[in-house]
Amino acid sequence: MKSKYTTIIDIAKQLNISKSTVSRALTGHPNVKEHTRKAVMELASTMEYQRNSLALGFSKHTTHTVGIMVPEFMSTYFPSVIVGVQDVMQAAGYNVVICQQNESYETEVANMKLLLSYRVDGIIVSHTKETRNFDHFTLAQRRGVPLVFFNRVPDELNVPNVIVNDYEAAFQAVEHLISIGRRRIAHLAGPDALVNSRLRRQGYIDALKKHDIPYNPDLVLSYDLTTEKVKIYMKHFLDLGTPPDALFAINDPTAIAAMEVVKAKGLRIPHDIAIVGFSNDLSAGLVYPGLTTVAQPTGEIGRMAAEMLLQELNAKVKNDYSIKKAPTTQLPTKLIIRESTVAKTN
Amino acid sequence: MKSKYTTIIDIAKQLNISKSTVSRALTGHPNVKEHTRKAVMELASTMEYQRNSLALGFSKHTTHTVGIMVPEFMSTYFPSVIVGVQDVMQAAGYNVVICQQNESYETEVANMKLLLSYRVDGIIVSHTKETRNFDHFTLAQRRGVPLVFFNRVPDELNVPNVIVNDYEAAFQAVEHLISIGRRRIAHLAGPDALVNSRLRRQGYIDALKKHDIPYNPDLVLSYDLTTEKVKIYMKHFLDLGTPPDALFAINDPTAIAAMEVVKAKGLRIPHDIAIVGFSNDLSAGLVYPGLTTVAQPTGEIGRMAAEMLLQELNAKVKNDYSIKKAPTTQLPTKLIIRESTVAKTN
DNA sequence: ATTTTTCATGGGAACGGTCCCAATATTTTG
DNA sequence: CAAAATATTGGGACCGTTCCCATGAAAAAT
Repeated sequence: MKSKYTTIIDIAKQLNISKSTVSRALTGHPNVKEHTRKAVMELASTMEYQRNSLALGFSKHTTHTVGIMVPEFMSTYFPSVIVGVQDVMQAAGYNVVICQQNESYETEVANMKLLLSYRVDGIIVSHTKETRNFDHFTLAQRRGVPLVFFNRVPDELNVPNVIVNDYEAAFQAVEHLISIGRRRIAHLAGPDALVNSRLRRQGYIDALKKHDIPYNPDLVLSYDLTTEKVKIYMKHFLDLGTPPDALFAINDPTAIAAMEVVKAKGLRIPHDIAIVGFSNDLSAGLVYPGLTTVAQPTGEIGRMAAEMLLQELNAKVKNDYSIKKAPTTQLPTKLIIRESTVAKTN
Repeated sequence: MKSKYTTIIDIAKQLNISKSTVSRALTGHPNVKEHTRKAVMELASTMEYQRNSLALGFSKHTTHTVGIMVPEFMSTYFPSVIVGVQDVMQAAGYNVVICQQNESYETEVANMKLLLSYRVDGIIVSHTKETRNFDHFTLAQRRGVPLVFFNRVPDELNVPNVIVNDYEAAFQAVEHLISIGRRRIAHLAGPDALVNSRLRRQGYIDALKKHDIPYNPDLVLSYDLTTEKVKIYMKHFLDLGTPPDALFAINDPTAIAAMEVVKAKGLRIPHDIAIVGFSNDLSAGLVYPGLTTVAQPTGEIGRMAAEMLLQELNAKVKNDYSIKKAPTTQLPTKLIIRESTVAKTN
């Protein structure tokens, strides 16, 4: 079946010249007569010629397209990182293809294979909460496709990445809770498999230690980041003989779901329990009371990840991270204090 | 430069058979000896063969990939539509490539050309608020690439689409405001260029008319969907000699931004002014007070759009919408009543 | 055992573009 | 004006896969 797309051969035939000349005219090669170039350009325009990127990528082994893989995008975190990535990549002449994993490991592997089968030049990744096996990532590396990770970075892999100081940020967040007089601080942690989840928990533990508050394992629960579990675990915390007077949540959706439970139980925030989230999701500023949280520079994270990927792509000699240390960029966070930790009228 | 990817020719050479046979073995063609097939499959696995979709799409004129173009994804509306699309498309064996326009017409045109240059088989679209020219859409149609629109559907084009009854939903929302005793109902409308914006406004007008409330043009402002403008226009409404006692906002982000203004001015919601949004964004249930809004079945919208696109793709004879009416699917909305229109304790 | 049928494999064109090299046209130079 | 240099064009290989057609091998039928 003949395609409806115009090809350079169609143009060449109409003008009675060779497809080589048409190709040269269209790609701006210097050695084409002005007269010829003009004719080609005009005909291409009227015939609505649309270059075939498949053919091009196929024959050139480079597609000028990069992929970005995110675990989910129902919070504003990943979308705004993506916008940052697109900014930089489009300015550099690259196309960006977005893949969304729905927090499913299988989808992640499938999407990786999809991107590789389309021969993207590089990939920016934040893996799912289920990911324990990293073969699909090393596969990309073996294929010479550079990866840059952000947010969720596997520590089993030596890869370029963009992160924030999760440990330090968590430490500060918990210190803030201590500074407003809280002592029984609970922590709803993420899955242990996520490095940033472990780091945030360690920040929590060390902040308590610094202020001579004994670490109480009963006040820490790791969970799978599903809203239902937040409800169960939060109820559990509130039903303790002596319930916590503060909560440090692994992220904003967790904190917000926890707030619902607290409010449903008729307790007051922050009077009875102060709450801190993480990432400064758009909704953190909208909930009542406003949620204190750790702001991450999401757009900047995306832009940096893109810059680092460009560096990999433009490297004359491919970086071999089996022998040298992969670069890492750490961006600053900022604790945003809202009413969930400091009552407006006090 | 030799690519690092394994090809079927590499496999063929190793096994001393022809690439045709390898191809047949890999694609599950019946006429291959079991013994041969097994050998090929094994070697393909150990050599980590990854089919080259560029070559395939290039030679077959079909990529089994569809695109989805959304104007933005900072609200939860478009992401959850996308998830619905992915559900259906992946089950049908299609890949989904996501493009995000940042509400920019230029980006929309660029993304359309990108998708066409990658020869996607079909595209699901919701256009930007800036889009006035639809040539890039008709171009796709001329190329035989079926389009299905949702949410923002240009009425200049006869295309398959998935919508909700914006008129009726708006009508009900405004009737609800009237039912709780409001008479001075303001409307922050979207750009006139958006069909659903016009429909919602008409619903607003007709609901007033039905209840014998004179239509007051001073209480209606069309705006460009930027947060800054909401602030200006909302302040304007509140500064009127007799300020409105209710607001019907074109969408939830508008409503929420308006709530901020109202609260900043020290007015009470819903006591002084009741507010209704549109789309039931995740944040509508989080803000204080909870925002009454029109829920759209976002996942279902995505799934339906995908189903309709599959129908186009599987049609033995391509549907020619220059001669016949394009199908449309209308899905139900539901008014979700929260505290922004009905005080909890009354 | 020979012919026919079926099964399994190989060979090569096609897809659309780029790019190298050769061929021709044009201009410059001696 | 011929020779050399340069500008412009054409020809064809190449990229990886599928698929059609031809060929060879094995199995079935006579």
